[in-house]
Amino acid sequence: MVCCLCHEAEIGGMEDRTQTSLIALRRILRATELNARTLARATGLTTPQLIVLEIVAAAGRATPKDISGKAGVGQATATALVDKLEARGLVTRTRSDLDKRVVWVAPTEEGRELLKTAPDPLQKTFSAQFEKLPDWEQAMIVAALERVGAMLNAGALDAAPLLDVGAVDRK
Amino acid sequence: MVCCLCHEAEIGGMEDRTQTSLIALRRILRATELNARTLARATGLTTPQLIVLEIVAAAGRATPKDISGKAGVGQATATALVDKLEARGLVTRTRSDLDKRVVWVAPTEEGRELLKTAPDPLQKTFSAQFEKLPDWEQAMIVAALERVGAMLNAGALDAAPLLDVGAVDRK
DNA sequence: GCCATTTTATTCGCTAATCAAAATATCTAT
DNA sequence: ATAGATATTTTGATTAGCGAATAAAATGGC
Repeated sequence: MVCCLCHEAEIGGMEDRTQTSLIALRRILRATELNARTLARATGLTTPQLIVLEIVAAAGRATPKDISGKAGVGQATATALVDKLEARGLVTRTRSDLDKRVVWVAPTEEGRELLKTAPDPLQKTFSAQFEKLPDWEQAMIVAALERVGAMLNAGALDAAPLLDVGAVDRK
Repeated sequence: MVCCLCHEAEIGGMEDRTQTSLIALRRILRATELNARTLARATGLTTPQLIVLEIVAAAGRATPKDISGKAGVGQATATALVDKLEARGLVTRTRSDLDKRVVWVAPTEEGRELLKTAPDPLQKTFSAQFEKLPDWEQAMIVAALERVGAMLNAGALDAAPLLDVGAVDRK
């Protein structure tokens, strides 16, 4: 196999490739979704709970508002998720002294331990195989993923206001 | 920019790239998730409901068991989702004559119409931008996405039914 | 033909996620 | 000091999802 893919590019039809990449994208989504479920079962936590725990552990501590923003859920939901984690002894709540409105959520030793000992199988599988790839292919994948991410995020920004308008005319 | 990325590959640290690609992957997942929510709001349906409708429309008709398999949920859930769609007049239930246990779920005219007019910002923006890319970059992205998909599926190779979110891709 | 097994769809009881709106407590600026 | 802003939680509701139980119909062995 060679580094440059341009030759292979000529083979497939031009229009197919959009479809092909969308299909590939969906396969990736599907795989990660399945992964999330098995991970959830393995740790005894649900996926949203695990996400919150990861956010908190990554930052060292976080307010419910931080969590809500980073996890992409409402504040009420964030509170509910923190409740569950706190009940399981994986995080603690501490009221701030400087601003008594804010609550710091921090992982307990047990919470950190759980993240360490229950590593994401997605990450594991991916990492293991990714690191076996030749250098050029790693670089290609990084570039492609970032490209796709940028494209999708650009779309999300454009689409938001547009959708609000169109949301009414149905039903 | 040139076709071959090998030069750039030398720049970044070797270990970073695994992390970088995981981060990029998460951005993609996040974007598609947000997209699903806005799409759901725009159509007045929830994401699982939309998936079921797409499965039914793609196949012409489907039994609750089919749906359950393709959507990756239990039969009870499939029944519940069909209930919602039926209540909104987007699908119909018909008992089979040959085997009176089975129920055929088929889209109504209104259901098909909704899928046609439903804006799918993810697909739309992705396609629009993807098609503007130079040939070599398209090929690179397809190759990379398929590579990643294969790697992830290797981890969870239960060959689960494909998520038919697309409504376009049929084998 | 008859009974046991399997298959298909549905119902029921329960947990979790999620949101919007209201309630509470606290801070900040005037 | 008071009005408004901010952070969190509570409340009330909907949806998704699972597993177990149920009902109805097909199938296979005898």
